[in-house]
Amino acid sequence: MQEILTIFKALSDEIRLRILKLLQNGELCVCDIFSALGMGQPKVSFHLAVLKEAGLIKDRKEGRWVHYRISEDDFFRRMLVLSALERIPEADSADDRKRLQGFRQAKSNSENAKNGCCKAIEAPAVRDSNERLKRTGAGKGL
Amino acid sequence: MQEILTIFKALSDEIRLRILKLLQNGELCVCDIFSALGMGQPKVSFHLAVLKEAGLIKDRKEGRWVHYRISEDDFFRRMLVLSALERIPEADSADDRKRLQGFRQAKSNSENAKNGCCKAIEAPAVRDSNERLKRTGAGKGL
DNA sequence: TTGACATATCAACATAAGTTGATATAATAT
DNA sequence: ATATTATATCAACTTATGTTGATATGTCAA
Repeated sequence: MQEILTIFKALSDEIRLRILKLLQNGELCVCDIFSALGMGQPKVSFHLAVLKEAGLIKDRKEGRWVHYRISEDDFFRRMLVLSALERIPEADSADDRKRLQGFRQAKSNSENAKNGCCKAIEAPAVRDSNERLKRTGAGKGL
Repeated sequence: MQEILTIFKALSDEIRLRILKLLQNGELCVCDIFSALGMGQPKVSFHLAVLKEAGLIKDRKEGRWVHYRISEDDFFRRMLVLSALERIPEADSADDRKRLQGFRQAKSNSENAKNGCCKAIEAPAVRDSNERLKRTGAGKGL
Protein backbone atom coordinates (compact mmCIF):
# COMPACT_ATOMS: atom_id res chain seq x y z
CA MET A 1 0.00 0.00 0.00
CA GLN A 2 3.08 2.18 0.42
CA GLU A 3 3.24 2.83 -3.29
CA ILE A 4 -0.24 4.25 -3.68
CA LEU A 5 0.22 6.30 -0.53
CA THR A 6 3.42 7.82 -1.88
CA ILE A 7 1.61 8.76 -5.06
CA PHE A 8 -1.32 10.43 -3.28
CA LYS A 9 0.98 12.23 -0.86
CA ALA A 10 2.97 13.59 -3.75
CA LEU A 11 -0.23 14.92 -5.26
CA SER A 12 -1.40 16.47 -1.98
CA ASP A 13 0.46 19.72 -2.25
CA GLU A 14 -0.36 22.90 -4.09
CA ILE A 15 3.20 23.63 -5.16
CA ARG A 16 3.63 20.17 -6.59
CA LEU A 17 0.41 20.41 -8.57
CA ARG A 18 1.56 23.76 -9.91
CA ILE A 19 4.83 22.16 -10.98
CA LEU A 20 3.00 19.37 -12.77
CA LYS A 21 0.79 21.94 -14.43
CA LEU A 22 3.86 23.74 -15.74
CA LEU A 23 5.28 20.47 -17.02
CA GLN A 24 2.11 19.72 -18.95
CA ASN A 25 3.46 21.65 -21.93
CA GLY A 26 6.71 19.75 -22.05
CA GLU A 27 9.88 19.45 -20.07
CA LEU A 28 11.42 22.34 -18.20
CA CYS A 29 14.74 22.87 -16.53
CA VAL A 30 14.88 23.54 -12.80
CA CYS A 31 15.65 27.22 -13.25
CA ASP A 32 12.55 27.61 -15.43
CA ILE A 33 10.46 25.98 -12.75
CA PHE A 34 11.54 27.95 -9.75
CA SER A 35 11.46 31.16 -11.75
CA ALA A 36 7.93 30.40 -12.87
CA LEU A 37 6.86 29.64 -9.32
CA GLY A 38 8.70 32.65 -7.91
CA MET A 39 10.26 30.51 -5.20
CA GLY A 40 13.68 29.57 -3.90
CA GLN A 41 15.59 26.82 -5.63
CA PRO A 42 16.05 24.44 -2.66
CA LYS A 43 12.35 24.53 -2.00
CA VAL A 44 11.54 23.61 -5.57
CA SER A 45 14.21 20.92 -5.65
CA PHE A 46 12.58 19.40 -2.58
CA HIS A 47 9.21 19.20 -4.27
CA LEU A 48 10.73 17.85 -7.48
CA ALA A 49 12.34 15.11 -5.42
CA VAL A 50 8.97 14.19 -3.91
CA LEU A 51 7.34 14.01 -7.32
CA LYS A 52 10.21 11.97 -8.69
CA GLU A 53 10.17 9.59 -5.73
CA ALA A 54 6.49 8.95 -6.45
CA GLY A 55 7.29 8.16 -10.07
CA LEU A 56 5.26 11.07 -11.37
CA ILE A 57 8.12 12.86 -13.11
CA LYS A 58 11.49 11.94 -14.56
CA ASP A 59 14.66 13.93 -14.94
CA ARG A 60 17.15 14.23 -17.74
CA LYS A 61 20.58 15.62 -17.01
CA GLU A 62 22.18 17.68 -19.69
CA GLY A 63 25.48 19.16 -18.67
CA ARG A 64 24.90 21.13 -15.52
CA TRP A 65 21.20 21.45 -16.11
CA VAL A 66 18.45 19.07 -15.16
CA HIS A 67 15.25 18.93 -17.12
CA TYR A 68 12.09 17.47 -15.66
CA ARG A 69 9.08 16.05 -17.44
CA ILE A 70 5.94 14.18 -16.54
CA SER A 71 6.71 10.49 -16.57
CA GLU A 72 5.01 8.57 -19.31
CA ASP A 73 5.75 5.04 -18.35
CA ASP A 74 2.95 4.23 -15.96
CA PHE A 75 -0.60 4.46 -17.19
CA PHE A 76 -2.20 4.80 -13.77
CA ARG A 77 0.07 7.64 -12.68
CA ARG A 78 -0.42 9.45 -15.96
CA MET A 79 -4.17 9.08 -15.67
CA LEU A 80 -4.10 10.44 -12.15
CA VAL A 81 -1.94 13.39 -13.05
CA LEU A 82 -3.95 14.33 -16.11
CA SER A 83 -7.29 14.08 -14.37
CA ALA A 84 -5.99 16.05 -11.42
CA LEU A 85 -4.50 18.84 -13.52
CA GLU A 86 -7.71 19.13 -15.45
CA ARG A 87 -9.43 20.05 -12.21
CA ILE A 88 -7.12 22.90 -11.36
CA PRO A 89 -8.82 26.22 -12.07
CA GLU A 90 -7.16 28.33 -14.72
CA ALA A 91 -6.56 31.14 -12.23
CA ASP A 92 -4.39 28.98 -10.01
CA SER A 93 -1.72 28.50 -12.64
CA ALA A 94 -2.01 31.68 -14.71
CA ASP A 95 0.63 33.61 -12.79
CA ASP A 96 3.11 30.76 -13.04
CA ARG A 97 2.74 30.60 -16.78
CA LYS A 98 3.11 34.34 -17.04
CA ARG A 99 6.31 34.33 -15.00
CA LEU A 100 7.63 31.44 -17.07
CA GLN A 101 7.06 33.38 -20.25
CA GLY A 102 8.78 36.43 -18.80
CA PHE A 103 11.75 34.37 -17.74
CA ARG A 104 12.02 32.73 -21.12
CA GLN A 105 11.81 36.12 -22.80
CA ALA A 106 14.61 37.51 -20.63
CA LYS A 107 16.71 34.46 -21.37
CA SER A 108 16.46 34.75 -25.11
CA ASN A 109 16.93 38.52 -25.07
CA SER A 110 20.14 38.52 -23.08
CA GLU A 111 22.05 35.91 -25.08
CA ASN A 112 24.06 33.70 -22.71
CA ALA A 113 23.76 36.40 -20.08
CA LYS A 114 23.30 37.22 -16.41
CA ASN A 115 19.85 35.92 -15.54
CA GLY A 116 19.64 32.94 -17.86
CA CYS A 117 20.54 29.52 -16.55
CA CYS A 118 20.06 26.98 -19.27
CA LYS A 119 20.31 28.37 -22.76
CA ALA A 120 16.96 29.65 -23.98
CA ILE A 121 17.31 27.52 -27.07
CA GLU A 122 17.15 24.30 -25.11
CA ALA A 123 14.03 24.79 -23.14
CA PRO A 124 11.41 25.92 -25.65
CA ALA A 125 11.21 22.37 -26.84
CA VAL A 126 7.65 23.03 -25.77
CA ARG A 127 6.28 20.00 -27.49
CA ASP A 128 2.66 20.07 -26.41
CA SER A 129 1.86 16.53 -25.38
CA ASN A 130 -1.87 17.27 -25.39
CA GLU A 131 -1.96 18.49 -28.94
CA ARG A 132 -4.20 15.77 -30.24
CA LEU A 133 -6.62 15.95 -27.35
CA LYS A 134 -7.00 19.67 -27.91
CA ARG A 135 -7.59 19.28 -31.62
CA THR A 136 -10.24 16.60 -31.29
CA GLY A 137 -11.89 18.08 -28.25
CA ALA A 138 -11.76 14.70 -26.58
CA GLY A 139 -10.79 14.65 -22.96
CA LYS A 140 -12.85 17.66 -22.00
CA GLY A 141 -13.99 16.53 -18.61
CA LEU A 142 -13.73 13.03 -17.26
CA MET B 1 -7.46 23.88 -6.49
CA GLN B 2 -8.44 23.42 -2.87
CA GLU B 3 -10.98 20.76 -3.76
CA ILE B 4 -8.60 18.42 -5.53
CA LEU B 5 -6.03 18.93 -2.77
CA THR B 6 -8.57 17.97 -0.13
CA ILE B 7 -9.36 14.82 -2.04
CA PHE B 8 -5.74 13.75 -2.45
CA LYS B 9 -4.95 14.57 1.16
CA ALA B 10 -7.84 12.44 2.30
CA LEU B 11 -6.45 9.57 0.25
CA SER B 12 -2.91 10.02 1.58
CA ASP B 13 -3.29 8.03 4.74
CA GLU B 14 -3.09 4.32 5.36
CA ILE B 15 -5.87 4.22 7.92
CA ARG B 16 -8.23 6.07 5.61
CA LEU B 17 -7.50 3.73 2.73
CA ARG B 18 -8.15 0.79 5.04
CA ILE B 19 -11.48 2.34 5.99
CA LEU B 20 -12.44 2.77 2.34
CA LYS B 21 -11.41 -0.81 1.68
CA LEU B 22 -13.75 -1.97 4.43
CA LEU B 23 -16.55 0.11 2.99
CA GLN B 24 -16.13 -1.45 -0.43
CA ASN B 25 -18.50 -4.24 0.56
CA GLY B 26 -21.26 -1.92 1.67
CA GLU B 27 -21.96 0.44 4.49
CA LEU B 28 -20.71 -0.11 8.01
CA CYS B 29 -21.49 1.50 11.33
CA VAL B 30 -18.73 3.27 13.22
CA CYS B 31 -18.41 0.49 15.78
CA ASP B 32 -17.85 -2.03 12.99
CA ILE B 33 -15.14 0.15 11.55
CA PHE B 34 -13.09 0.79 14.64
CA SER B 35 -13.48 -2.80 15.73
CA ALA B 36 -12.26 -3.98 12.36
CA LEU B 37 -9.30 -1.62 12.50
CA GLY B 38 -8.55 -2.44 16.13
CA MET B 39 -8.30 1.25 16.99
CA GLY B 40 -9.84 3.76 19.35
CA GLN B 41 -13.13 5.35 18.41
CA PRO B 42 -12.06 9.03 18.44
CA LYS B 43 -9.20 8.23 16.13
CA VAL B 44 -11.49 6.54 13.65
CA SER B 45 -14.08 9.30 13.90
CA PHE B 46 -11.35 11.77 13.02
CA HIS B 47 -10.45 9.87 9.88
CA LEU B 48 -14.09 9.41 8.92
CA ALA B 49 -14.51 13.16 9.19
CA VAL B 50 -11.58 13.74 6.84
CA LEU B 51 -13.00 11.32 4.28
CA LYS B 52 -16.42 12.89 4.58
CA GLU B 53 -15.04 16.41 4.25
CA ALA B 54 -13.41 15.33 0.99
CA GLY B 55 -16.72 14.01 -0.30
CA LEU B 56 -15.45 10.44 -0.47
CA ILE B 57 -17.93 8.95 1.96
CA LYS B 58 -21.40 9.78 3.24
CA ASP B 59 -23.06 9.05 6.52
CA ARG B 60 -26.52 7.90 7.41
CA LYS B 61 -27.77 8.37 10.93
CA GLU B 62 -30.04 5.70 12.30
CA GLY B 63 -30.94 6.20 15.90
CA ARG B 64 -27.78 6.45 17.89
CA TRP B 65 -25.74 4.75 15.20
CA VAL B 66 -24.06 6.26 12.20
CA HIS B 67 -23.45 4.22 9.09
CA TYR B 68 -20.86 5.22 6.54
CA ARG B 69 -20.64 4.30 2.90
CA ILE B 70 -18.57 5.26 -0.10
CA SER B 71 -20.22 8.22 -1.76
CA GLU B 72 -21.66 7.50 -5.15
CA ASP B 73 -22.55 10.93 -6.37
CA ASP B 74 -19.33 12.09 -7.93
CA PHE B 75 -17.85 10.11 -10.77
CA PHE B 76 -14.33 11.40 -10.40
CA ARG B 77 -14.13 10.62 -6.70
CA ARG B 78 -15.58 7.17 -7.21
CA MET B 79 -13.10 6.48 -9.97
CA LEU B 80 -10.24 7.60 -7.77
CA VAL B 81 -11.34 5.53 -4.83
CA LEU B 82 -11.93 2.39 -6.85
CA SER B 83 -8.66 2.59 -8.70
CA ALA B 84 -6.79 3.29 -5.48
CA LEU B 85 -8.36 0.43 -3.57
CA GLU B 86 -7.59 -1.93 -6.40
CA ARG B 87 -3.93 -1.19 -5.84
CA ILE B 88 -3.94 -2.10 -2.18
CA PRO B 89 -2.32 -5.50 -1.69
CA GLU B 90 -4.60 -8.16 -0.27
CA ALA B 91 -2.34 -8.57 2.78
CA ASP B 92 -2.82 -4.96 3.87
CA SER B 93 -6.53 -5.37 4.49
CA ALA B 94 -6.83 -9.04 5.40
CA ASP B 95 -6.55 -8.51 9.15
CA ASP B 96 -9.18 -5.80 9.10
CA ARG B 97 -11.63 -8.04 7.32
CA LYS B 98 -10.90 -10.86 9.72
CA ARG B 99 -11.52 -8.65 12.74
CA LEU B 100 -14.70 -7.34 11.16
CA GLN B 101 -15.99 -10.86 10.72
CA GLY B 102 -15.12 -11.73 14.30
CA PHE B 103 -16.90 -8.66 15.59
CA ARG B 104 -19.97 -9.40 13.51
CA GLN B 105 -19.98 -12.97 14.73
CA ALA B 106 -19.78 -11.86 18.35
CA LYS B 107 -22.61 -9.41 17.77
CA SER B 108 -24.98 -11.96 16.33
CA ASN B 109 -24.06 -14.59 18.91
CA SER B 110 -24.69 -12.43 21.95
CA GLU B 111 -28.15 -11.17 20.98
CA ASN B 112 -28.46 -7.52 21.99
CA ALA B 113 -25.58 -8.02 24.41
CA LYS B 114 -22.44 -6.53 25.95
CA ASN B 115 -20.04 -6.05 23.08
CA GLY B 116 -22.46 -5.30 20.31
CA CYS B 117 -23.18 -1.71 19.40
CA CYS B 118 -25.57 -1.60 16.50
CA LYS B 119 -27.74 -4.66 16.14
CA ALA B 120 -26.07 -7.36 14.07
CA ILE B 121 -29.14 -7.51 11.88
CA GLU B 122 -28.67 -3.98 10.63
CA ALA B 123 -25.12 -4.13 9.43
CA PRO B 124 -24.97 -7.22 7.22
CA ALA B 125 -26.76 -5.28 4.56
CA VAL B 126 -23.53 -6.24 2.82
CA ARG B 127 -24.81 -5.44 -0.60
CA ASP B 128 -21.71 -5.96 -2.70
CA SER B 129 -21.54 -2.96 -4.97
CA ASN B 130 -18.93 -4.64 -7.16
CA GLU B 131 -21.00 -7.71 -7.86
CA ARG B 132 -21.31 -7.16 -11.57
CA LEU B 133 -17.66 -6.30 -12.07
CA LYS B 134 -16.67 -9.49 -10.30
CA ARG B 135 -19.04 -11.62 -12.38
CA THR B 136 -17.91 -10.25 -15.71
CA GLY B 137 -14.26 -10.03 -14.81
CA ALA B 138 -14.20 -6.48 -16.10
CA GLY B 139 -12.28 -3.99 -14.05
CA LYS B 140 -9.37 -6.29 -13.37
CA GLY B 141 -6.60 -3.75 -13.59
CA LEU B 142 -6.90 -0.28 -14.99
C1' DT C 1 -36.52 11.57 34.31
C1' DT C 2 -32.28 8.81 34.75
C1' DG C 3 -28.79 5.85 33.01
C1' DA C 4 -26.43 3.65 29.40
C1' DC C 5 -24.69 3.89 24.93
C1' DA C 6 -22.74 5.53 20.18
C1' DT C 7 -20.47 9.00 18.18
C1' DA C 8 -18.32 13.59 17.80
C1' DT C 9 -15.41 17.05 19.41
C1' DC C 10 -11.73 19.04 22.11
C1' DA C 11 -7.24 20.31 24.05
C1' DA C 12 -2.74 18.69 24.83
C1' DC C 13 0.60 16.23 22.88
C1' DA C 14 3.40 13.55 19.24
C1' DT C 15 4.83 12.99 14.68
C1' DA C 16 5.37 14.15 9.92
C1' DA C 17 5.98 17.37 6.22
C1' DG C 18 7.55 21.74 4.33
C1' DT C 19 10.78 25.85 4.53
C1' DT C 20 15.15 28.34 4.79
C1' DG C 21 19.87 29.72 4.62
C1' DA C 22 24.15 27.38 4.26
C1' DT C 23 26.93 24.15 2.05
C1' DA C 24 28.09 20.11 -0.94
C1' DT C 25 28.46 18.23 -5.59
C1' DA C 26 29.27 18.24 -10.17
C1' DA C 27 29.74 20.28 -14.64
C1' DT C 28 31.53 24.08 -17.39
C1' DA C 29 34.23 28.04 -18.58
C1' DT C 30 38.42 30.70 -17.92
C1' DA D 1 43.92 24.50 -11.58
C1' DT D 2 40.38 28.07 -10.31
C1' DA D 3 36.09 30.35 -10.66
C1' DT D 4 31.42 30.10 -11.89
C1' DT D 5 27.08 28.09 -12.43
C1' DA D 6 23.11 24.73 -11.65
C1' DT D 7 21.21 21.68 -8.70
C1' DA D 8 20.99 18.76 -4.58
C1' DT D 9 21.32 18.04 0.20
C1' DC D 10 21.43 19.29 5.02
C1' DA D 11 20.32 20.89 9.72
C1' DA D 12 17.50 23.91 12.22
C1' DC D 13 13.20 25.59 12.28
C1' DT D 14 8.07 26.23 11.28
C1' DT D 15 3.76 24.50 10.18
C1' DA D 16 0.41 20.89 9.35
C1' DT D 17 -1.43 16.45 10.50
C1' DG D 18 -2.53 12.66 13.46
C1' DT D 19 -3.21 10.68 18.30
C1' DT D 20 -5.03 10.31 22.98
C1' DG D 21 -7.75 10.62 27.09
C1' DA D 22 -11.49 13.41 28.58
C1' DT D 23 -15.85 15.30 27.72
C1' DA D 24 -19.94 16.91 25.07
C1' DT D 25 -24.02 15.65 22.31
C1' DG D 26 -27.73 13.19 21.15
C1' DT D 27 -30.51 8.85 21.26
C1' DC D 28 -32.59 5.00 23.29
C1' DA D 29 -34.22 2.11 27.24
C1' DA D 30 -35.84 1.65 31.86
